[in-house]
Amino acid sequence: MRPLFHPAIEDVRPEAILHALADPSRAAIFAKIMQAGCVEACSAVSAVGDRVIPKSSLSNHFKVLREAGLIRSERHGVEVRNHSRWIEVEARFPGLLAGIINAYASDVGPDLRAAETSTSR
Amino acid sequence: MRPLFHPAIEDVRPEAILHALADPSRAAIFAKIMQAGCVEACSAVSAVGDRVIPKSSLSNHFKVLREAGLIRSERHGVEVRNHSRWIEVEARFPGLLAGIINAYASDVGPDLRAAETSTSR
DNA sequence: CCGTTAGTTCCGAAGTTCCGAACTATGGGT
DNA sequence: ACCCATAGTTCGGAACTTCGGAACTAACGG
Repeated sequence: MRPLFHPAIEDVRPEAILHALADPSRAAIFAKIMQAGCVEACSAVSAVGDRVIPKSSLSNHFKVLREAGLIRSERHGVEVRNHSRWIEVEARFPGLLAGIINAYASDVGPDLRAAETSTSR
Repeated sequence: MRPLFHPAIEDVRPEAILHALADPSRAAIFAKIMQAGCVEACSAVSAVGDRVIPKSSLSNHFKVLREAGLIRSERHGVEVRNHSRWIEVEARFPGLLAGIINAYASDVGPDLRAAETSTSR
């Protein structure tokens, strides 16, 4: 098993961050890692919304987030702990993550409201 | 030729914006449209940096930006004028575009200084 | 040393992107 | 009215990416 690769913060590219967070599942995973005190085992995120994510896809999502420089992953025995790199990324690209996370947060609200109120569609 | 489709601002999704701007060429095109007084003919963006973009790819880039809700395109005779929808998008997702554009702007500087000669992705 | 749990790798199917070539639409010149 | 030039779009195939099931590896507990 290869050691987990993490880019140095100065090698982190905006397009990689946008690409990583352009997937709603990954954005949700990243948001969850931040909320949950910046630590989370991969398997704690077995589903996003009502959708179950297969292990292999999950593994890949974490890899994309890691290689984009958004999270730091450490093996602890049999499991992997993921920390958000928010502080570093914020220092390098101020306002970027806040803007993205807020955008998703303010989008989910209206969407859920609309979907729930229009039961007969 | 089909009329150009523009999503209503409330139908604009964060993932579409991130996906559109996750491509550095598109981000550069969008930044240019905003700088240039919010109006620009497609062909005025024939190249990004030192890279020439084929017409068909350009057409597709503008389509992606338009359908993400980032620009508004109007046919004026033989050409198409593109306006940024910054104000609308800013109202819906405050800070999102500023964060992204700043991230690219602050990335190009270091990149040009250090790695423009040997960057490979 | 075997079983279990957590994650990774492999690989084929499905989807997306890129770009050259052919096409359409508009306006100007004669 | 016609043709030509210019500006964009559409088509289609090759190259690339993503998804997910099955097989694999790694660490720990009995």
